[in-house]
Amino acid sequence: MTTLKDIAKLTGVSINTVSRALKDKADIGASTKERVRAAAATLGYTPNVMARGLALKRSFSIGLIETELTNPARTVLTEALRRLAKSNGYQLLISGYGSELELGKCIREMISRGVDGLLMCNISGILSEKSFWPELEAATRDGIPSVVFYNAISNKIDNIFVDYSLFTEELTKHLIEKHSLRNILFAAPDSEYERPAGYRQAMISAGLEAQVGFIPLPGWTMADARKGIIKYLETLPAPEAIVCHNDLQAIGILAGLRHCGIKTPEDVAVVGVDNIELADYIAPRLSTAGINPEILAKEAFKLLKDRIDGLYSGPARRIDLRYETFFRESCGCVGKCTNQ
Amino acid sequence: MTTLKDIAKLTGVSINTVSRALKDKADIGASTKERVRAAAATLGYTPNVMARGLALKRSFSIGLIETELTNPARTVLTEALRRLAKSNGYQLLISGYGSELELGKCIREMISRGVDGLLMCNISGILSEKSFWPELEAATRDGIPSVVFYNAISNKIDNIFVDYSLFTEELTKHLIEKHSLRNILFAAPDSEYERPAGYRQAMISAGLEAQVGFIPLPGWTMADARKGIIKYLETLPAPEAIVCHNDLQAIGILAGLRHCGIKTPEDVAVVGVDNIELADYIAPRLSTAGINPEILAKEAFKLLKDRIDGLYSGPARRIDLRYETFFRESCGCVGKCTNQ
DNA sequence: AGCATTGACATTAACGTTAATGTATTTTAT
DNA sequence: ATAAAATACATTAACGTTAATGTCAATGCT
Repeated sequence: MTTLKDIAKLTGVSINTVSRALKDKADIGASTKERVRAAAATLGYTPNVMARGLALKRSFSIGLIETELTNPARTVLTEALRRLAKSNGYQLLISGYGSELELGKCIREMISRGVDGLLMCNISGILSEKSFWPELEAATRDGIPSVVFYNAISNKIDNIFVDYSLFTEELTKHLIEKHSLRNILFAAPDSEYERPAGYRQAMISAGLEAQVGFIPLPGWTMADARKGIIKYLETLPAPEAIVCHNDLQAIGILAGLRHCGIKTPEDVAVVGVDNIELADYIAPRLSTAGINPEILAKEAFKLLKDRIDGLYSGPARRIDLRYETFFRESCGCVGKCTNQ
Repeated sequence: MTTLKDIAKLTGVSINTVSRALKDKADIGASTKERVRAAAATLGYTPNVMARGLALKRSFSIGLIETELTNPARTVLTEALRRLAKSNGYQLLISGYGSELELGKCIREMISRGVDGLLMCNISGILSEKSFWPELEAATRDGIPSVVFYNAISNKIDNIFVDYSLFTEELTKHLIEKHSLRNILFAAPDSEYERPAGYRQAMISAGLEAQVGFIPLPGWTMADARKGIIKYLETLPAPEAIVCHNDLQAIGILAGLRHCGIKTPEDVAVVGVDNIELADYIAPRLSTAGINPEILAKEAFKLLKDRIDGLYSGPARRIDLRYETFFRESCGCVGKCTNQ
């Protein structure tokens, strides 16, 4: 590894002069600059980011803490953030947490790496669990610019807010009003969060309180969804429609229904959440609702960068993200509904 | 940010003593250790990885240079690598390159970050283009342990080898022999690489030289595949079967065929490559061939770690990875062929 | 009792970089 | 011609950590 010192030795100037010459600063003669640049090229000099980081108290890296790193809805977002980070000179440090216990570790790890900013997804309000307050407090106390997305966590951290209850409420309402369905169930591993709440809200608004019900899934993966629906149908009759927690689970549900000889949307309508790209490619094409991940990435990064660059240092901001619905085949809209 | 110095000041011992105490080394009294630990806890000390890296000449990070960061086949691999890295105390620095020009930059960036090791995917032998030799040479000259996967690049870098021509050869052979199909085309944006070569080989072996042909796709995405096949069918008749470059493109092709009113596998059989999880969930379930990404990740990481830990320092090794075929609905195997 | 050993810490130097000063030499202004 | 200013560098200190020595008192051995 060649360092500034090596270049200095070769050119006969001081280390500092080499540093300033390579950065094309004033105070260095033109001929010296040329000699230094030539020496750097022949020696194959590559700056040491760790050393620079130490001196500058910046790491040129941004931490991203995610949950479902392989969910297409997230990979697209992650990739958008990575590109944004890169084009702004930052390396994105990606970290995922499985168990809740790991989250604290993830945050510490990011602080340890000296990230210049922290992006955290907060699905189902997991960050608001008391157990993470120490780490989050540490991050904010140390003044690390942070942005949370998907859910507000405190009035101390900038937030991109996505109200998922609206998604499922509108989707459910659509099934009720446009397709005249009433026996609609919500499929998910957990019925505590915003998405089931939106479904419930729509059902209640339509006077279908008695019909509210859940199809329990054993976990969050596509495989879990398929297993869950197949098991459910072993003992219980199929509903008229199923609202799924997300698109990936909807695909699992679709596979499970097909496995049981049930047709979508003829026998059972299915809707998901996220609008992953695949939703428009599978058969039947999946009706769903989702945000634009590119916009989310851009907004989140902007909030973060404003803090990092000191362009903003006021109280926590919150941006509400719009979502779009996509009514395709799986809810029975083909030929019936336009993409309203 | 509290540092060792702060703890030293609080406890009245030297910085070095604090450092050694926190690492529970010998040479430090039990009571001192306790006092130091307590101080570290109250001050909320978090070690500075950059400083440690500078002193130790290690960054505790591993670079991954990938191409298609959002392709499910890759996200699963990337995630497996990330977890392996993390459980071994490393942060995975993920970088993707779009244009060829960027690749050199990516490698430099990784060197700049002082990665302890470098993992590079080498799809279609892109790394062997002469233009990257300077950077690769730099990496190897600097002695950065490196592993390339998917394709050998030189006899100087450890390699996990996957011969994709075998995949398409076996799949094509299957279509010819088990399904008695002869008018089989290969769909891809490029017909230069190993996968089309495998298809061609199988066709020639079966005496179908005259039938060899390609469906050109405008790009590598699912959308490109759908567009490509639809455009193709506007002027040309559908073949009996299509071998796709990968599963994602196969899904696009399936969508395109459906859009044109063509049934799979009844009218046209389709096979892909990768065996992404989705292949077993879509309709029709996709026949395909793929490696086990967990195994690839494990092998690649092992090669790398052996180098990093100095357990191996001999000439470049090469591991040939086995693949598996999965004959499902899209080739017409349901009820006919067992998963042979 | 005298000397070597050990325990428990402190001190120093180093990792590679940058910002803040310092210091000659040359140029400019009057 | 001389002071002031500008040019082109060098020197020093600092970022936070670790490894390699140093130091000094207490302990062990004979």
